[in-house]
Amino acid sequence: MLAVTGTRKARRATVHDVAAAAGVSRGTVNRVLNGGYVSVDARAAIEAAIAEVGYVPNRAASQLARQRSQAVGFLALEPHSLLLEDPNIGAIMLGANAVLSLADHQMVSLVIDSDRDMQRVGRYLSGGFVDGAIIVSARSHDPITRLIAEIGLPATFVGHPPDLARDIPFVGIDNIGSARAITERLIGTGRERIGMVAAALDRDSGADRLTGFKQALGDRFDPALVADVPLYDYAYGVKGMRALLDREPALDGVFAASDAVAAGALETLREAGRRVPEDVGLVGFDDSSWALRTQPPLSTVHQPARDIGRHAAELVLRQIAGDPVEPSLLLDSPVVWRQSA
Amino acid sequence: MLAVTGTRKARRATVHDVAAAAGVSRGTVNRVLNGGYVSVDARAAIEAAIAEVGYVPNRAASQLARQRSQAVGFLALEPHSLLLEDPNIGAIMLGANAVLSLADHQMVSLVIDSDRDMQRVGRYLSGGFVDGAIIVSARSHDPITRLIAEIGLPATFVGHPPDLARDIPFVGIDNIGSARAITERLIGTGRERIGMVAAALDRDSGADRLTGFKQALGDRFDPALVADVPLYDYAYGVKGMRALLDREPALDGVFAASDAVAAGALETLREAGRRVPEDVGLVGFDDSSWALRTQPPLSTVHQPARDIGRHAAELVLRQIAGDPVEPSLLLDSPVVWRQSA
DNA sequence: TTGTACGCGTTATCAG
DNA sequence: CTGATAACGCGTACAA
Repeated sequence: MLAVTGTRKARRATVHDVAAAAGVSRGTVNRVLNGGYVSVDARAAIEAAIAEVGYVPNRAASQLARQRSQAVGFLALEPHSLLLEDPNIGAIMLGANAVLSLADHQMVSLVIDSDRDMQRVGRYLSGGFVDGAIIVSARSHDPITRLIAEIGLPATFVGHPPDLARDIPFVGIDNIGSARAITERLIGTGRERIGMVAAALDRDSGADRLTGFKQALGDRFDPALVADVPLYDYAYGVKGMRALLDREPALDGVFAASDAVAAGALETLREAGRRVPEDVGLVGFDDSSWALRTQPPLSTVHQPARDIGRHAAELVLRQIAGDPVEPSLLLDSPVVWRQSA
Repeated sequence: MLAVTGTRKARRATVHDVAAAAGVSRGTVNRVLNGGYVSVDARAAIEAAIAEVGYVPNRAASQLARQRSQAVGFLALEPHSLLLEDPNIGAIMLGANAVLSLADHQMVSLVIDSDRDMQRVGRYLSGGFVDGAIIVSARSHDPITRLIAEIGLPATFVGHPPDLARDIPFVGIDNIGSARAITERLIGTGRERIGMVAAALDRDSGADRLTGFKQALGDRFDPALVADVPLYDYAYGVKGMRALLDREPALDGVFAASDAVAAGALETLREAGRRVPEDVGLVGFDDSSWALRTQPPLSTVHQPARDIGRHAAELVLRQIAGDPVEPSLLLDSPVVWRQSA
């Protein structure tokens, strides 16, 4: 049973049609559309006409004439697993969308899942389809970073400072300081042998969290107590924790590079017969929904993801408006103390 | 420390510039761009010129002239919590993007988070900015459903059949049949008192899963053994399971409406001192990452989310091409038997 | 206050 | 095979 659908190509009404129906010129129609002095009579007639012919503005034409699209791109360069499951990036999107929406800008989020995607998205951005972009988790050597800099598109980076393109603002948190802070609090609970499941050391956030951990420990830092895994991920949390336990069974404290990693670590500790927090204190990072889902709930670092999104959007809008912006913005990321340590 | 950035407005090169640089007319340039007969000399000169002036096509202009955008919208109408955490929708996006990408279409995903968003997205869709749309989880009374039907935009619904717009194709799974199948398998393990944590009964998927459950149980169905909660969510799984245990402590089998719900239920069962699967058999739905993360891993129904996305995209592309499409497509969703039942 | 005319960058048509 | 030229639908000076 087949049916042809979506074929009614009924040409959409244009300003021209509206003008004709209302008995005025196109210029006048435009004035009621985009604000301007119009007589009451004309306005009434035109509004009636608009409804009658079912006029809907053509954004492509508008964009071409106006040379801007009222749209902002949102790109996340995380690997799949994260894009699909990291609630942070969803929260960032929602925050960004909220402020863009208020400014009557359409946020269009573009997925990059292959080289081909990368090419196409590049053309999309360069093609004037967006007035600006928010780029999450890009690194200096990502092709997108160069592209953005080259075409001079108003943009804001989130999550990883683009050291290549110094004049593009960045918004994020102080990973080093927060990691140090939470490790110090862990030390404060009297733990003696503290290890870390570090993750994503090839990203700034991952490397920074390890740095903060080292700083907090100072002389007591022992490289043997660091297990590093490639991704912020539950499964890698399991793996990393196992490695750590193998190396140092007497471990009594663990800093996991993210809540997902911590959740995996928690499961492993439980399997190994260690009680949390009695035998081992465990802390995470992100304050994602993982943190509340585990038993006991995780002590962690709160990432103000929503605010990060909001600020990123604001920075982009300001650049579009031609206003000056500060080159980077670090938001507060307080330690949240729960029961896992 | 403030800096103005993103202000270099270097006018981008146009076909005109390329033509001038290559010493040919715009028509010829266009022919090398979009395929056509061009002499080798001309082609070489033009390609050199393109590289030289750094020409990038302007999509708005192209869209205006060609009357299509080579873009497809992706809308998810789930409540926040789901949008942020349901891995299924991410997988659907990735599947859809894969086939759109191959067809050189840009997938733009639009978030709808307020009435204002709804309005703006409506204008966006109506404005010719996309040639088609994939709509996840829309229901008949969602404004978007009417809009899509009205403007006759090639579209495909995913997850919930739009009974209002019968001529728009739908792709999904057979929720009733799958729910029945997994409940039957649960019965097959010898469980006597089987309950269900039903969720989202206001959505087709939620209602259908309950229907399947009833069908499987037949005469043995007992309304008292159904707890219903508003969302497919971990926290509601906890809540629903508690209600169920209160009503029937002798429960020995549970069908949770989704894996997230099942995970919450599992935690509750554990707290209540019930062993899974020894004392209580538990099954979920979705085969999301939740299913593998729990201890023991969940028996569940596999949702081919990626394939759903692929097919949805294909259906949209076919409509754009004016080809006939079948009105609806149900994909296989096999039962996956693991250790929780 | 209103109408007119031109430009935005591409694509498409039609002679040459 | 190539070069003019007219749309595409809207914004915006400028003139009325």
